Amino acid sequence: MSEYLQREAPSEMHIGFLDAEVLDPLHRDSAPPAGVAHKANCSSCAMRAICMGGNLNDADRSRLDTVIHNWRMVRRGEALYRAGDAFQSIYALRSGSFKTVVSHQNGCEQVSGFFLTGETLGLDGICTERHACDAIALEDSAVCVIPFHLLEALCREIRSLQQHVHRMLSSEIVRESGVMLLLASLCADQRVAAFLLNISARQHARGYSRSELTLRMTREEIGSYLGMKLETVSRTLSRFQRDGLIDVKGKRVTLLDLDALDRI
Amino acid sequence: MSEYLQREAPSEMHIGFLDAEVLDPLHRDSAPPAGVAHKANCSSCAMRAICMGGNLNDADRSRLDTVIHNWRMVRRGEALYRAGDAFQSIYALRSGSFKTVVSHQNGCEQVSGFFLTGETLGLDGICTERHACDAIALEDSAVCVIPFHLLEALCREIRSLQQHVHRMLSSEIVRESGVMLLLASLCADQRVAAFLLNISARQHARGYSRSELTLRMTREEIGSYLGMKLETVSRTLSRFQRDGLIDVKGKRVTLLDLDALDRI
DNA sequence: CGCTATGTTGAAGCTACTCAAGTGGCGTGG
DNA sequence: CCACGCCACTTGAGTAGCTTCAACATAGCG
Repeated sequence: MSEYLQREAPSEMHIGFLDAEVLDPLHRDSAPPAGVAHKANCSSCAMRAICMGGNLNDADRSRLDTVIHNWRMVRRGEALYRAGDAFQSIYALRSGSFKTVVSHQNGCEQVSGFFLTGETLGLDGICTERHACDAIALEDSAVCVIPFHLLEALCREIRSLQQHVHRMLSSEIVRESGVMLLLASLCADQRVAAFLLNISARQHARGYSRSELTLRMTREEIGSYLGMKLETVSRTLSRFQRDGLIDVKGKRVTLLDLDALDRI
Repeated sequence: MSEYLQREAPSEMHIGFLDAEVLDPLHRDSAPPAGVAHKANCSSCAMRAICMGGNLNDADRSRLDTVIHNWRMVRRGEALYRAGDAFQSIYALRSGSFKTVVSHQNGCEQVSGFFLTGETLGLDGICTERHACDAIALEDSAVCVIPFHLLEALCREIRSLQQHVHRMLSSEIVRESGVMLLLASLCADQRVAAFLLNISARQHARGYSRSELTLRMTREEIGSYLGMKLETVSRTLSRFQRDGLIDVKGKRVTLLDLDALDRI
């Protein structure tokens, strides 16, 4: 199951983090919607090994600092960007989590992705210079702002950075085709199992627990993402619990039998 | 409906075509699986305006010629590449059509995309240096071979080419999220209508008829792509015909009422 | 502490699937 | 040229699984 929703390991995916110690999520200057800028610095960032995959040398990394020098707070429920907004930057998620929502004129909406700490948002905007979806914070979050035209310029000079950006784009394509496979050919049980294992794997890759999940999104959002109704998500989780596969306490889910989930 | 499966206009998507007059699909040198190389030349290609969106000047276009100098025939049913193959090149589809198939260890397979003349294949391979899916020709087809590391090198020198590649990657991301939306939230009727309108729009963008479609893929392949069974595809097409929306004669489908299809 | 959100569970209904039979088109070989 | 077989496609009947509708429980927040 797990492979369906795979996202690349963080080393492949992410660019430009702040140092964890530097971050203050409750920073009183942060006025979320307007997105007040804060100073960022990749060279001193504790996450830099994960973020750039150790590809860059010190000289190149300090050049990256000239590009990624701001970060933004986004409060729970607020949008980092909305569909139709002019595309300027991509965003590295420093802390928190987001959902992306694709909308349709007739009012129907679908959650097209969940983004956890260390992942990159906004790649959808490159092709048309406008964002194609809304990105909404699931909790108070912080993102590094990466102005894309500056990143492009740097990519023309630093080959390993160029490769990193290409891989990041390509892995988003591969991730989405995994979701397509899931939506087109798995039943409800398999979708939910795949979802849980995927969140687990992504957390684990960042050093968090493999089995203790805190699902920041609602059942309805999970259902939207997985192409099913919230009642079905809820029923499926209950059944998994009855079968001893997981333990559910509202948004806190413990995976008790990873192998069995994978075999569903 | 149509927007769900949208692909970017050709000017956004494609790189490096041969001149139509130069192409000989029955060229006797072509030994498909091995992929015997033929000479390609973008500068003299009739499609170059569409392919590069007129972005490049003559000097830059002849530099592109040094990168894209081969093309390959692929016979119906044969693979351009397979999942797991080492990634070397991306491919501009000069003539013909392909499906891409994502596979899973337990034997389940899903069609993840259809590619028509003028579209680009192989972007999934960048992130892992291995292709993530099989690309199978739906008819005898010809592709321009674009060695990716050479394209990357050229992108570091030609800004407009770099932008083009980034947009191409991003629009594949946006296309896939459209399919996700379709799979997660549309009923069978809407999926089939969206599929027909999408093929129509892509043909039309290349100067072909908007209403006369020749579906090179089987009902089973359509069903796999749309997340439904072949019988349901067939039934839906039959009902559309009964309702006067389309005319079906096996693989030849005529769209009689585009607006009504869009309103489904 | 009460209100609203979110989540759980049950029963009925409908969509799309499964299984099965039959049709039509195309290429091969007599 | 026609008969044959193969494959793709069509159509029907019965069914499984998910959705819908509804009632109720719980948690989070002011």
